Amino acid sequence: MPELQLSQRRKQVLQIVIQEYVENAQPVGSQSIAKKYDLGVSAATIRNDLAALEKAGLLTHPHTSAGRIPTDGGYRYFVANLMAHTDLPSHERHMIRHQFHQARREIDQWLRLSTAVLAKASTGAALATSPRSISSRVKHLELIGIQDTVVLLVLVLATGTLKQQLINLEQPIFQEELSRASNQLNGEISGATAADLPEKLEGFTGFTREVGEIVLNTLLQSEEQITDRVYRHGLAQVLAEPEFTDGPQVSRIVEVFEQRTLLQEIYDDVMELSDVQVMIAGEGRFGDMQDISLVLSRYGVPDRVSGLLGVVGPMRMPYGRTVGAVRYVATLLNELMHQLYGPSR
Amino acid sequence: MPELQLSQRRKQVLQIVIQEYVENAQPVGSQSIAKKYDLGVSAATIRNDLAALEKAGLLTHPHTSAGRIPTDGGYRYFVANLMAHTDLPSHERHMIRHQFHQARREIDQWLRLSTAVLAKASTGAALATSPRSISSRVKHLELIGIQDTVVLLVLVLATGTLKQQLINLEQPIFQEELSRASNQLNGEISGATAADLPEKLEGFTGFTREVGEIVLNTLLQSEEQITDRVYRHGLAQVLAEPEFTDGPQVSRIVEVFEQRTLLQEIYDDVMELSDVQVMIAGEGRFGDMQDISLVLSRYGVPDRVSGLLGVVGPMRMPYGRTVGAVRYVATLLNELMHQLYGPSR
DNA sequence: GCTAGCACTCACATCACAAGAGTGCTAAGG
DNA sequence: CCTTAGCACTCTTGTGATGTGAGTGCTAGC
Repeated sequence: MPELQLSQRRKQVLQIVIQEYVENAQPVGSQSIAKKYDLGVSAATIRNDLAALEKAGLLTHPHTSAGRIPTDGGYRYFVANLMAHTDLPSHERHMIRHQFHQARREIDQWLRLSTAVLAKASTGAALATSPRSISSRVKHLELIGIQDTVVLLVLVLATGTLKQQLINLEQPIFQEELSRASNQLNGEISGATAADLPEKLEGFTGFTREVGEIVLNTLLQSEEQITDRVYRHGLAQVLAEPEFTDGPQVSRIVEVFEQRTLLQEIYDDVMELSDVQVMIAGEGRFGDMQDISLVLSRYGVPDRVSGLLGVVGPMRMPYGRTVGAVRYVATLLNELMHQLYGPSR
Repeated sequence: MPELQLSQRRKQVLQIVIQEYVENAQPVGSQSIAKKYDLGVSAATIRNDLAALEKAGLLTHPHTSAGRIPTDGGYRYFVANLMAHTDLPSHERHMIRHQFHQARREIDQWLRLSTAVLAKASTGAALATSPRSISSRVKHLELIGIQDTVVLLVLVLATGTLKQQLINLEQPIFQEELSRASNQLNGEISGATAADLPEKLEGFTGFTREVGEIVLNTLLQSEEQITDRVYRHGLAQVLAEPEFTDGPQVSRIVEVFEQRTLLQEIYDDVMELSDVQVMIAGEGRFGDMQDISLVLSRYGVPDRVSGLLGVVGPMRMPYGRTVGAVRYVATLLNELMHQLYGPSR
């Protein structure tokens, strides 16, 4: 993006337009700005500024005789240069922190709470993915006979994540056989990653070998499959926003909210950057996201586990507040996970 | 509900009104019925019938000069007395069955697939809860040190369900201590239910005892907490229905769809009956469910595990087809779980 | 670069009016 | 008693005219 040169006043005008429009969802005109804000210039001047901002691609108007509304470019400029980074008010922060400490050491609960809190603190709908382990190490495995020919494989990763997998056998197997296999494997593969594993499995044959292969597959799968589980909250609230009164708009945002594939695609983008990331109208790179914005952040412990957390809402969104909320919740999750998993390697 | 006595023709008229209205979402009048269906009587006669059906509370009209639309009572009568139980076409059934067998032995996948299939086969949004164990027996437990002062308790129930719980310690503990505790407990409490457990824990003290208590709590919790996890699919599709064009309607159905508490409340109702249950406009017993219907079924293995499965959609719903779809998917899940868990005790 | 003035545009609300679908009622016929 | 035809009446829906007002774009002057 070429860095735009805007006079101080024009920046201010842009800021006012966005602020007013975010608040009232109504196009804002030169006169109402002149009346409400004392910029020391007349409405006509502001009119010129508005025209200039429109020329720069930051504003539009829906029809000739209407006020201006921000374009996606306008929002981007605002977020990049003008936005005040507002933190959540301290009493809210305290309350949230308290709630998290109530839900003691349950990742599932934390994430559920995160989406609830985020939805409440923003005007959007909140999303979170369960954390994914990075280069998972096996910690322990257990084989449990469920039926004659059904065995449950429980895999504990170094991060404390649990993976389960049912194994279907051709013929019944005895508990002793299971114990033998799990003891052998535990001795050998504990601490191994998906990369180490094939080598370590060399010596094994038969059932033990078979289980080893399944462990390997499970590991590989757990590393590529990001959106193991998605937590969602607050769709009803975002649908109450005035932009979602007509059909196509609604289905667009619901699809963004429901689809896991989108999260998969976005995941890598967000992982690269450490700070909260604002994605306005898909930034031209993602599907049909007209009028929809995402505010996303990574959370987790670097090099160990990480997940995605954020808010989806209309483009007309209080970005300052939303970014603050997402950042705070992400920080909180980072702290908690740090306590749980220890420092990153 | 007092059993209504309706002449054969009036039943037929009611059926036609519902059928037409479900199809076109438009009030249906006497003339269009007379023209389209050959009932051997004139429009005027049908007009009388419609008036009678309205008096009986089965139909209304939105305004004086509009056609008739069914009331919730009308739909109930239809479902109870008039509905043709349509099975899914056999090629669809085959395709579905095939898909399920692809997703081998993964309850998580089955349920995800169930909601996807149901949403596709109905016009509504599909819901499913993860199965809950009934009077869970402990099969096995495992204690795994994650951090110095953090231990992961993995509990395997007789049904193959996994429960995990993090235990936070005051001071570090050694792996030997963990092994000792888990061996002791495994020897003693394997096969125990929540009812047996307190007695069996008598002899233990210290850390072992503490873990035992946690096991007990986890068991109790797993029996009362129904909606451990809720699977959802197809909200976008149901929101495209014409009844959900205005705001309040949308938020009502989204809330029904998102809220877990409602499922909790409904759960017991559905569990009592073995067949698919149709709940129209909340049946007067549940919150604000104007214009919303649920088609629900239990699934699982009697006396062992069970969960909830169904569709939520507008009251104007093709009940025959939806009931058929829910029933088929529930049956399929029953079969699969039966294979997994064995016959009920 | 700023301001005042002014013509112009366009959404939106309001009203009137006609068309059409559907009802309810009444009276007559089987 | 059920059925039918006829008819007046009601109420939604669509259309076109009309006015209003917010807001713009432009030009000329400071």
